Amino acid sequence: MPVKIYNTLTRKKEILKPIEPGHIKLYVCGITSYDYCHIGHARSALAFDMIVRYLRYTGNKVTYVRNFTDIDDKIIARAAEQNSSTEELANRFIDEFYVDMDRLGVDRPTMEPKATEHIQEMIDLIAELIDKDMAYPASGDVYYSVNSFKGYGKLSGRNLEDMQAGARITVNENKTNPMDFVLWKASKPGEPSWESPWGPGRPGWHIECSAMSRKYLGSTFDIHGGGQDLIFPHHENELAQSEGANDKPFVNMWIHHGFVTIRDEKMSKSLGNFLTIRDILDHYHPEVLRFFIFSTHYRNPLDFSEAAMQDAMAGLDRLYNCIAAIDALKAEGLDDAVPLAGDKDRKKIEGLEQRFQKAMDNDFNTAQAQGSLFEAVKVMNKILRQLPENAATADLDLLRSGAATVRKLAAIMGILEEDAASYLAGKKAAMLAKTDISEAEILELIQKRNQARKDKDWALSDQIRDTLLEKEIELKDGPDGTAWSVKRG
RNA sequence: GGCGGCGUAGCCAAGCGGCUAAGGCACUGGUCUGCAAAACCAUGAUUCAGCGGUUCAAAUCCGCUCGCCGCCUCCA
Repeated sequence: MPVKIYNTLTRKKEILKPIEPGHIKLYVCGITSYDYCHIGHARSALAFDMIVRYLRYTGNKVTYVRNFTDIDDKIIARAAEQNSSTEELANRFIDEFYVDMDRLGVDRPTMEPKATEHIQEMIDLIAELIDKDMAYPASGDVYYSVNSFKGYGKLSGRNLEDMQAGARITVNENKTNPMDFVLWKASKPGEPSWESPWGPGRPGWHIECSAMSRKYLGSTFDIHGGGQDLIFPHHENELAQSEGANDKPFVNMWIHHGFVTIRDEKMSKSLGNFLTIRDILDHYHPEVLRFFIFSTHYRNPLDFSEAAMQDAMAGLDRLYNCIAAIDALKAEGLDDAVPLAGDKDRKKIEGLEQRFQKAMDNDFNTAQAQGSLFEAVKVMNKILRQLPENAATADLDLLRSGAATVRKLAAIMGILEEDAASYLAGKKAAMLAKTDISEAEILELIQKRNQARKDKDWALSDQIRDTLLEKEIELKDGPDGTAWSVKRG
């Protein structure tokens, strides 16, 4: 089945047809490394991680390039503040980025070029644009002439007149047209700089991606991705540079994901309402964050809140509980027993993969795909609940293959990747650590209470239970004794 | 001001012209229990911001109104 993707350029969902059949080339704008990453960066990394995993799952080879912007104004400013070199600062936050990505279980892209290692490619590209009269040097800077590119504005759906009308652009006398943007920036004294035909300086932000994508993926490639805030000016300018220089379509499809918001406002450094990835990971299992992020379609805004994370945690637990129960099933079944699962149940479980694919093929609809997982889990839970001591082999097989499929598909979103029993145990231990009672004390009180229950001393029994409850410990009396858990929330 | 998006049950969230409008969380009822809790099961929108229109048929297409958000400056 074909994968359909919403293409920002055409504003339509289109069937993905790789230029080279079976091999998809993807470029994503990575971070500017001058600070810790926030949840918005996590959403970006996770969205494309999921997209790449799904495209590979459908049998494609994917070459995934994600760059690092390791030289720009912010890095220079921050390095100056911290009395460090730009290189030191950028590399430090690249390392911190990897710490976060590893904790989130994000797969590494095929290639991760750094801007500072591709200055020559950028200079070459700028020279080509100057040769074609699409760019001009001025006082050590080089500018791209937007009037020289007919398609300028086609990605963001704007035209030059409108943009100039609502202009909030600082006046720059070097520019011929106020909308022209910088390709090469002359360096001020003390700033890091590279030699160029136009004097010492550094590249503009947009040219980096044009140069690096061309080097690793060619003049035309399949998909270019990033956050919605990059559509203009960054991607618009990249497109103008690349198509201007190469005279070929730059990319076939543009994928842009939505923002993470807090109280419905965009999370951003300037608003100061951001939470770093490690803030979140200190309080939540990485899979909870993944589950939360994939509970909304990637193009829609995603509002972060504690309540939403609690919901996500509860949902993830539900999936893990089902898997754990199936893992714990006794090995042997009765071959001649009548199976509990009816045709409808069987179809629901066996049709899971198809429904999941249908959701994902439709512009990576992870929210719907999660729904298909829950539908299968619901049926499996129903069977599990009714399962007799000596279950039919057919039922056991159905449950086990169902659980295996759930895990396989969930892995595309990077969830249910832990052993279910250890996830649940780990979670319990983590929660216990936050209470002021030890497991030994709990077990002792449980023993006391069970003696009281044996004596039918319900008052004492209830009192012990209430005492534990005050310490956030809940009890569960079952046929095999009394189990305990830490209260949620 | 220009461009774009969103508004679906208490909350979150799918649905993109036609089966009973997915799913999760919460609530309520049930199974279980000495009573509970947990877990599991069941239940909820005659209706998709409002008003018009197109169509045999609309949450889905078109127009208008109201509300919210984003981009137009570095930004995932």
